[in-house]
Amino acid sequence: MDDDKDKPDPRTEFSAESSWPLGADSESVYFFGSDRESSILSEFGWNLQPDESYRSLDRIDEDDEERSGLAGSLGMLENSSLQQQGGGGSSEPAVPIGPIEKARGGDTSTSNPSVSSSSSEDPAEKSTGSGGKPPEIPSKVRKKGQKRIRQPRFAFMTKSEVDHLEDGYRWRKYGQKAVKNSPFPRSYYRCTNSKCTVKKRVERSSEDSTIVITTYEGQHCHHTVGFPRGGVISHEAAAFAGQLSSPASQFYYPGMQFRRESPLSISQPHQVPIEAAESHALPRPTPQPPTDEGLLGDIVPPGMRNR
DNA sequence: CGCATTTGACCAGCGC
DNA sequence: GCGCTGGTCAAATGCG
Repeated sequence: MDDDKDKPDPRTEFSAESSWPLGADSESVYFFGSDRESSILSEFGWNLQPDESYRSLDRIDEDDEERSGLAGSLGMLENSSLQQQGGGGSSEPAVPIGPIEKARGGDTSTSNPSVSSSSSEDPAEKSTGSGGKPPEIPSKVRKKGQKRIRQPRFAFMTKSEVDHLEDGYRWRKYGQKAVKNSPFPRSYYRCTNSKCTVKKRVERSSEDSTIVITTYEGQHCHHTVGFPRGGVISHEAAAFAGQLSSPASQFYYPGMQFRRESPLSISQPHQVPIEAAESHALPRPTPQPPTDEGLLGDIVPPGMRNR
């Protein structure tokens, strides 16, 4: 909260470049961003090339703490997810765009309860009523004076023809809105489990209609209803959605390389020239220091990374 | 009949 | 302070 000024393009925390070994139809990207992830994605004009890989830029409004947590969570996903590539059909492996943790407005002081404590419940959300709303209390009434508290979020960019990707959980659509700067509407889903407050937003990229941006918010307090015989998306999505705030959460980035752009400085609003973003994301042939690869180095075969 | 989806309205937060 | 946009609610409708 001070030296951000010098940063020309602060929002780039991680540049994720993915190159799935599954083919052009199976590419996705993990994106580490903040609350405006979806907006950012479209606004940044993150683009991808059929034969290349998806790129994304992140932006985190939180303090370094957030980032620390982020980095910490940047472990690797269980190998199982990797091996699960098989099912799918229409749903391609999704790449988590990133943990998006952010409490609206000044609520940041409280951080994310769910993050601090990896409990399955999030009192904050429930109390706000914005999310879980017991039928007894008029939500609209409760909404007044109550701030919406964001739970940790994770966004996935997935190349898929279907909007709603199977992830092992059951979702109920509770809203749809047209979003600015995008011809595609955004759909809002909620986990059908009454005790689960996890929400999910699904929208298509304005840049590439074949890209589905799925954002999970909160963490499941239950297991999946059952995996439809594998499917990367299922495991990954489930893993992310279910372990977002788990300190021990692990993520796996198939054939993906992460580069740390600016170690910090995220105070800049989301209005950043795409060029800048591109400049950070494009020049990927840059050899990464061992430290950067460390996370992947342990799990991603060299051949995979050297594409 | 029960559950999921659709859709318009309402509310809160944020930027100007 | 006002307007805009995102997010949520809830009644209506559709489908299995």
